[in-house]
Amino acid sequence: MVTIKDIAKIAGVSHTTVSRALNDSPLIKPATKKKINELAETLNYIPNVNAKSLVNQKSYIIELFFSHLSKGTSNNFLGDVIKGINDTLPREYSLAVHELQEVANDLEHLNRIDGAIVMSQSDQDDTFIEALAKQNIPLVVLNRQLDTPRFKNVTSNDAQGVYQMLRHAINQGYSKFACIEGVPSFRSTIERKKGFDQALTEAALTYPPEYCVSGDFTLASGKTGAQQLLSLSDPPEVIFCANDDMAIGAINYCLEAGLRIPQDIAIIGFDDIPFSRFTYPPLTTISKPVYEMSKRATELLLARPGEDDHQKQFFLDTSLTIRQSL
Amino acid sequence: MVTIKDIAKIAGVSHTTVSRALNDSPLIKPATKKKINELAETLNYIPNVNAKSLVNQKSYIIELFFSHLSKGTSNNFLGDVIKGINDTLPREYSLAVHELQEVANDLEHLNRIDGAIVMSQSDQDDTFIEALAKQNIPLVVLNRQLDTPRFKNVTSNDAQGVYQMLRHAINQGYSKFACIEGVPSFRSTIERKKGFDQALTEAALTYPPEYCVSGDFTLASGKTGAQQLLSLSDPPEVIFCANDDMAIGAINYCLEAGLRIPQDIAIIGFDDIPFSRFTYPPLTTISKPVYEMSKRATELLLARPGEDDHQKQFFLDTSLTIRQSL
DNA sequence: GTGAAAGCGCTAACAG
DNA sequence: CTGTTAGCGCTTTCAC
Repeated sequence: MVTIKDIAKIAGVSHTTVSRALNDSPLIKPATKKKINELAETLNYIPNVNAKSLVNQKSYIIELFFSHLSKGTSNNFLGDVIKGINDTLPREYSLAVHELQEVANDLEHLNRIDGAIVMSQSDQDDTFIEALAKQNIPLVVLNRQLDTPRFKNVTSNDAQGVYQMLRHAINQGYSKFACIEGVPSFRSTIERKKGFDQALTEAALTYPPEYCVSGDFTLASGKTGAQQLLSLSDPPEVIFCANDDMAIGAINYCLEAGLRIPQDIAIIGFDDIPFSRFTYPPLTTISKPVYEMSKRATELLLARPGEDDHQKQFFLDTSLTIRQSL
Repeated sequence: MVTIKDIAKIAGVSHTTVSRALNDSPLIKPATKKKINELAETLNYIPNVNAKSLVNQKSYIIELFFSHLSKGTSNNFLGDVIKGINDTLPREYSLAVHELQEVANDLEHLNRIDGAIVMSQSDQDDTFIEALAKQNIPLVVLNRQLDTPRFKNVTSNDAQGVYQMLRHAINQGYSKFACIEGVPSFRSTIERKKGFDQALTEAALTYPPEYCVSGDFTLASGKTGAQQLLSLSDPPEVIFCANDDMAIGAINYCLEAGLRIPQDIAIIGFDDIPFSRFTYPPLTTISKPVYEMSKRATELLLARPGEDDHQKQFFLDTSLTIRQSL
């Protein structure tokens, strides 16, 4: 293992100078800097992160917390999130991962990390987030929109996505829209419904109260919801499901009932989980920019405090993914 | 931040004694040990991993490498793998994650890690694995069976799983079995086919050569494969697909063609990806014990060298997940 | 501009 | 059994 002292000896300078040169300190003459950097290169010097950590009081570890790691189809984005973060993180950093629930009662042992990104699905995670904050760990909350943004927060602009999708559908000539909502207390439920209503209102379209059934973001609830909607005496032409899981449930119901999609009934999802391209027929849905959101979250986490502190909350635009279910 | 020196001062001993006591050294009198441990407890002492790292030349980081992080449905298991590893790792360890491809050309910068688990999908990862080994990083290869086990390796017993599933199907009264194979060069392709053939041979069942078509583990190839098989003048009753992705492709073809599953044609998959319970109809498949495999891999990685070195390769049994496609 | 010396929190000889 | 001392590789005063 080659250390700065080795380099110092060969270069005929002190190890202090080497340290400064490698850290691009303004104190060092460009010439020495150049020489030392080249030397480090040829000697194949790699800084010892452990030593840096000790003296700098930084671990160079940031941690991603994920909720409900092993349930349902909900952690489909884990891969994209990890990629987004790693692509943004400087190379000396490591990205550690933990299931949120796993560490919720054992926060002390997280004292090691420099920062945290919490991929949150529901407001049940708030206790955990508060606890992290109390430990003075810099954090950003990803994926879920915070009502009162006391923490840095990046999510997608859900209302905008649904609005655009509905406009698209209206342009196709559809006019009878129903929806299966998510868990009532969730902010995402509200936002998505907002986009839905706005598009319809703008197009001077209305819908009867029974066209709006409430689900809970699970596949099963999508199935039940579709069944309810489609056994109405005057059924809708389009069902907007507040997430892909429910859309898949709805599709399954239609398949069972022998209904053709989109001829008999069109289905729209939200999220664009990796699987949604493989449903039958492939699901038309609204894509969340998970990768970009993760990048942004990482940038925010790394930003020196004070740099950007005025804005806490960031919304990234969703996009339409038109497949064949509408 | 409370350090061992703080504890030492209060306890009226040297910091060395504290260090030894906390590390449960046999050199320390039980009474002192007890006293110091209690003191540490009340003072809420948390060891500084960075300092330990420096002196012990260990980072207390182990890294999970994942291949093809963002493609297709293939990284469905990421969540379970992470959970399995974290549940096994002692608390002072952090689990870092990287996409394999991302770091393949920049191995130097992972000199930090204490060990690696490589979740490998194909033999294309071998170059990377070799490179890791050359850096003297302890590693275990997860998920893919190594032909020549030079490294620790944990996989599932694929042949056994397929064999059992076929026996099950035969007991149901089925007798005309076809299969869609995976990438020919892959070990898993061979193993799964082996179980298939063995079960049929034992039951004195045969199949014509055209009942065996080759896919490449993608959904598209499953679709094409099913189409081929089902346009035969004498089509099979059951199609075994070498993974769930292809099974889903096959299902999609059947849905398009208006075939009922399993009445007209039964489909069997392999893997039990999270989504397979949500296909229409829900997929009957062979489950890999991903969580247990990950735990075992972690144990293997942590085992002190020499402890268990005779056995390098571990096979964990798969299980049958009977749903409704057969 | 550069170097000498101290120290981050911990472990490990060595001495007693 | 316990304490003294040194040192892991690096950054950072403080001199020069």
